[in-house]
Amino acid sequence: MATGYTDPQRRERILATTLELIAQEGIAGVSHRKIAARAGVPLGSMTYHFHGIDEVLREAFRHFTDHIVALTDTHLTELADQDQARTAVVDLIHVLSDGTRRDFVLIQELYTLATREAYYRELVQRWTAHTRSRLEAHFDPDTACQLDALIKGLALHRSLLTTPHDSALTFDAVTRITTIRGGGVAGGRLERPRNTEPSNARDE
Amino acid sequence: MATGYTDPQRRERILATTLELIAQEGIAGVSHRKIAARAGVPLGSMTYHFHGIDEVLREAFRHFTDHIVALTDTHLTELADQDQARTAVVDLIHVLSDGTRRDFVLIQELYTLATREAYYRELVQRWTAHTRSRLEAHFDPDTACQLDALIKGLALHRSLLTTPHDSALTFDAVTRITTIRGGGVAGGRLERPRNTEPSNARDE
Amino acid sequence: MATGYTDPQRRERILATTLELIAQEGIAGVSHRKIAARAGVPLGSMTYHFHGIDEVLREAFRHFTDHIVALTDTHLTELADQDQARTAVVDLIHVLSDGTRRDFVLIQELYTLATREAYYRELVQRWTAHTRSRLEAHFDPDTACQLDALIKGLALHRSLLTTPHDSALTFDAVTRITTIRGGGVAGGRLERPRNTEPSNARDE
Amino acid sequence: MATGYTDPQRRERILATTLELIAQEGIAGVSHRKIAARAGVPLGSMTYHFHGIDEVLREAFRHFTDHIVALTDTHLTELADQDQARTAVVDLIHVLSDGTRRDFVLIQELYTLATREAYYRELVQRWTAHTRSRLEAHFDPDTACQLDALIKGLALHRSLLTTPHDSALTFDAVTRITTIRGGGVAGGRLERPRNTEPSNARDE
DNA sequence: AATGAATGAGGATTCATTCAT
DNA sequence: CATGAATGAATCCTCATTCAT
Repeated sequence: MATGYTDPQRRERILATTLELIAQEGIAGVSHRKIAARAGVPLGSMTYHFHGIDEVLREAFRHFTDHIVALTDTHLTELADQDQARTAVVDLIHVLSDGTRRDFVLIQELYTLATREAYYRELVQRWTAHTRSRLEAHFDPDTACQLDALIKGLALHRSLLTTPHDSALTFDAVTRITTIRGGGVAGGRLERPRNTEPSNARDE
Repeated sequence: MATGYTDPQRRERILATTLELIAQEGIAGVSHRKIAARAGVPLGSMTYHFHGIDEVLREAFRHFTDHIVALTDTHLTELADQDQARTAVVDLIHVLSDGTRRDFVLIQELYTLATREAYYRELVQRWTAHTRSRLEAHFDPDTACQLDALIKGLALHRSLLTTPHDSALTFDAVTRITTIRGGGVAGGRLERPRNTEPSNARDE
Repeated sequence: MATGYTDPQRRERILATTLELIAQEGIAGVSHRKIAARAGVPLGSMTYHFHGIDEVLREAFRHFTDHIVALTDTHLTELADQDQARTAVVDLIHVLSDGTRRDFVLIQELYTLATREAYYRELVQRWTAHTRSRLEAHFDPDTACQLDALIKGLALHRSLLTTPHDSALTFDAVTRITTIRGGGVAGGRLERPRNTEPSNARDE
Repeated sequence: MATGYTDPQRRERILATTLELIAQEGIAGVSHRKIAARAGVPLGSMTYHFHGIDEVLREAFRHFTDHIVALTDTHLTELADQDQARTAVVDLIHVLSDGTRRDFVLIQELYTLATREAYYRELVQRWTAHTRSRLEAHFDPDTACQLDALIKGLALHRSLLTTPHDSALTFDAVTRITTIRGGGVAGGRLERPRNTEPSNARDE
């Protein structure tokens, strides 16, 4: 019944260390040796606990995705109305882009991995689906989709540009994307007919 | 006559090859050897033409930025009015996300490098500044800023998600971000007073 | 009831698996891990049942020698006369060289191990002694010795050469080696005086 | 015009060292590290001079085959008649089996490799073809084939058995295999009609 | 009795870089 | 000017074996 593990937290510790290392030195900088040294585990234990360096990376990013999904949750749940939702989205964007630098770096690495490997694409997909489902509590699906893209775009901007925009502009952008021309707001399902154009017919 | 160069195009060939290699295998996959083999140049010429592998990468991405700036230009110049501009932006987003896969991969790699090194951040900055200046021919600076972020966000979405949104949704998002609530359009400098808050004065 | 063994056949299964593995990948390719995985036994049981990898190999080849001795027996027993014996030898040569490929590969591995370790030399010795004793039922000892060498040489030839000789040539060779010049045949002890020189008394 | 090599003999030295190591520890015992240490070259130079460990082994055995072919030549050329040829063959068998132990061990390793890889099979083929062509100067092709197999079988016997047979028995065997029943000798092409049976129609 | 956990040594190979030519 | 030769460090991974349970 007992696991038998001498050090049951070792696996988790290795993964946490891996994420720190990636955040600091990038995917190209990770190696069994560096991780083992940082985590204070023997080199040989790396390939005992994980089948190979690829599995280490995949597991690490799976954990990271869990974290980022949780972070999204803490910002986008229990919101009373659209106004609160908009403010929450603005907060989320700023947290993602200058809260912990670590997070944003890792998000970028995840995107890059996702361009090449289906496994990571699924992680991104999971995070995206989660974000959208939270947003759809207050906005119609198309708006949620657009808003999600805007979140990623604005967070990227704020992270990379030497003179990032302020929260007022973020708020303005969020407001615009959630506002349907003609005075309506991109609110509940009721307004959906307005967007009845083929705009939301996804292919593939 | 004076140069004495055996193969004047060699430098450029090395850089082009480097970009292909990065697109296929990622930053972690590049090495002097692989580049030299692919480009058909002697291994020794790598460190002769470039001070080290880092310089190769930096030069390669400098070239790539030139390319992507040019690509932006071909889409965002000589546009008659805002409507043409919106359509052009939609086109640009779709070209970036499913034109040549190579480009999108390299853009992601560039972003990732930019999160860690100032040099690459400046390249992103240059591209961003260029895009904005083109957009500002038709939209006010804040709108241009938001629109640029939206471009990146939507292109990212389309590249990574298994069921990317269609161009109608792209168009809808672009329209919303370029439309100012109250019936106005995010056109010239005149509307700026609405955003008169210090929203966009920032340093670092 | 008294043994307490969870799986009494486990040892045999490990040894059989080891032989298959050697036949496929060679001595250099065997390892505790590969054997355990193939045999479906826990890694830890390898060093529980055997003192080390060397013991596994030695036991495996001891089993194999039993097998090959038995195979020799099935071919060289209950033969009525020299003619039947010759035909049986021809059969044996062809069975060894193109019956189961596995056997010939393992014979070669055994020879190679025997060149370096006395233990394996004794296995070869045992097989050789057995073959000779069977042959000596029909031929004098010297002829048996020569015939045994010829068996090994012809089997080797047939196994390795891209254009192996046919059974007619095998038969011809067997006939010649069992025929004593001058019209006699290398039959019983009676002819021995011809080879009365101390030719086969040797030690080491 | 000059090679530019700092140490032109290095490649050859590595190969010679490899053969010594194989002779002592077997194929399973060779490694880049061991070879490099013995040969007194840096570890890194191993994969500079050879594409991988497999190439090292292949090249080493190619050299060894050259050596063994040359050895065969020194024994089997410039022989006046069949009697001299028989004596030479006996000498060759004894040189192969107890001259330099190294040679026999390597021959066995070569056989074993040949059972698994076509490359080594071709080396064996080359050696065999050479031996036969020398023997065919004095014996008909079938006899040469049989004699070659006998050489290998007797050499094997002498190398592995704790009480190897003496040269008288070797001579006897060689004589029998080169003697055609009925009083003839397996001499020149003229006698061939005696073997006109399908004994020498090779398949495959 | 039996085994999952663990590890240090060593496996092949790739690497960026130096340097003599 | 240009490059083939060379190398020590570091890469991932496999290994036989030990040991607590």
